[in-house]
Amino acid sequence: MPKNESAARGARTRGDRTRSERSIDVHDAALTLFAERGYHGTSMKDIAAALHLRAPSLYNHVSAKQEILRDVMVETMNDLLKVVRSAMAGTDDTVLKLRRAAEAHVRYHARHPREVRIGNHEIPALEEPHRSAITKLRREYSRMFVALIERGVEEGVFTTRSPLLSAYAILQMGIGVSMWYRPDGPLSEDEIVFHYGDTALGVVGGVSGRAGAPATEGAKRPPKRAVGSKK
Amino acid sequence: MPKNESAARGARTRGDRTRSERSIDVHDAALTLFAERGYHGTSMKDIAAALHLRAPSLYNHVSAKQEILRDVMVETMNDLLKVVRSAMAGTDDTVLKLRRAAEAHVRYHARHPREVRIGNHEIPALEEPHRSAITKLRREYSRMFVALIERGVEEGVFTTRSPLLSAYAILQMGIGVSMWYRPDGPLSEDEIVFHYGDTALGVVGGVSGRAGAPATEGAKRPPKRAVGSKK
DNA sequence: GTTACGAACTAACAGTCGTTCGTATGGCGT
DNA sequence: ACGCCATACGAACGACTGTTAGTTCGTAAC
Repeated sequence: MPKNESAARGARTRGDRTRSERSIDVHDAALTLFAERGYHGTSMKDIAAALHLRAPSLYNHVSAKQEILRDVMVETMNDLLKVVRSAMAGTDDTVLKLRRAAEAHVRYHARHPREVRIGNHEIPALEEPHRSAITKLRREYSRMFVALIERGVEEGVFTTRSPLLSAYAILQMGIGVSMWYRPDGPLSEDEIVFHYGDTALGVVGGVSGRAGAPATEGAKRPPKRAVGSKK
Repeated sequence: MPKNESAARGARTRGDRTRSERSIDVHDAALTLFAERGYHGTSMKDIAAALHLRAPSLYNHVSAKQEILRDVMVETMNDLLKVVRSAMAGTDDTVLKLRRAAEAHVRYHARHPREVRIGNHEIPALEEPHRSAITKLRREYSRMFVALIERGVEEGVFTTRSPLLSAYAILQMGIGVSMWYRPDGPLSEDEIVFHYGDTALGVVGGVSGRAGAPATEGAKRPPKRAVGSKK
C-alpha cells in the first residue's frame, strides 16, 4: 500500500490498525494482479500462487477477497487526497497552487500505478457501503480542482470558460500516466511531472504562455530542451 | 455496435459479415453490462436476464461470450480510427487537422461511451490473438496524433517540447468524457466538443491563444459565454 | 394439414469460485 | 523437553461459471 514505506514493518502490537507483515505481502501480490487482470479476473488461487501458497492459506492473513479490494481503494484515495492537499497548502498564489496540485497528482499516478488503476477501474467491483464512500471521496477530490480553477477565473488569472471541463482534463492527464508510464521508459518521472505541470496551466488558459514556478518537491528543473528521446 | 446505424437491420442474405437481428440485441445488452460491471463481472445469465431469456438461449445467436467481447472491441477500434481519419482528411492545415481530430475523438467518446469504456478497460480480458491485434490498432491510433503534433512542431505552429506527452493528454481528455458524460447533464455534447477542441490546441501550445476554425460537423459555434450551468 | 425451422426451454456437464474445517508442522519461549 | 501458536496444508462445501444436448413450442410455407 502507498503509506508507510519506512514503518509498517515491525509493530504488530495492535492487531487492528496495523497489518501483519505477511498480510502486507498478500495485499501487495493482490495489488499487482488486480491491476493487471482486474478484480473479477483474479482468483484467490492466483494471489496465493504469486506467493507460492495455496488459496486457503491466504485466510490466515486476510479475512476475504473483498476486504483486500476495500483496503486498497480506501487507503489509496485517502493517501492521494492527503498528498495533493499538502502540495497545495504551501502557497496562496492560485496559479502556483494549481501547478503544484497538478504536479502532485501526476507524480502520484506515476509512483502508484497499480493502486490508481484499481481505483479507477474496479469501482463497480467494490461492494456497498464502501463503494459509496469511495465515490464521495472521488467527488471531493475533483471538486478540489474545480474550486481552485473557479477561484483562478474569478481572480482573472485563468481564462477557461468551463472550470469543470478543465479540471477533468487535468485529472485525466494524470490517470493516463498510470496507464503507460514505466520507470525504465524514455521519459523520466520528473520530465513528465514538469511537462504536465506546464500543460495544466495551458489547459486553464493561463496568462499568455506559462507561469508559476515549479514545485519544490522532486529534482531540479531540467534544461530547456526537447523532452525524452524520440524513439 | 457503432457502425451501421441506418442499415444493419434487414439483409441477412450473407450469414457471415452481417449479424442477425436478435444477435444485435444480445451484443447490445452485453455492451451495457460489460461497460457497467466489466467482462468478468458479467455472466451469460446476466446478459440473458436483460433480454428476459435463460443463459443457454443466447447460444442460438452468439457462439461464445468471448466472441461478443472480440466483436465489440475490434469493431469499435476500427470505427474510431475511420471516424478520426476522415475528420482529419478534410484539410491540409496542421492546426485545423489537430482541432478536427480532437473534436472527432471527443465526440466519439461522448456518443459511444459503452464501447470505448470496454475498449479501455477490458484489454486484459480479451484473449489472444485478438488482444495483440487491438493493441496494434491502439498504437496506430495514438501514433496518428503524435505524428500530427510532431509535424506541427516542425512547422513552428505548435510549441510543445514533447509531442508524445501532448498527444496522450489529448487522448486521455476524450477517454474521460466517456466516463462522466450524460446526454441529460448540464453540458451538451457540442459544448464539450468545442471546449476540448480549444483545449487540445492549448495543450500543444498553439500560437498565443487559440487558433483554427471549428469543424463543420456538429452544431454551430455557441455564443462566447461561460459554458454549462454552474451546478 | 403437414412439414420445416428458428428460438426458447430444462437438464446436465465439468470446472472454478470464495471460503471453512480439521490437521500437520515447525520454530520459539520457558 | 515441553507446550504454544502462527502458519501452511488437503479435503470438502455449496454456489456459480460457460457451454452442450435434447426437447418443445409457435409460426410460416407448401
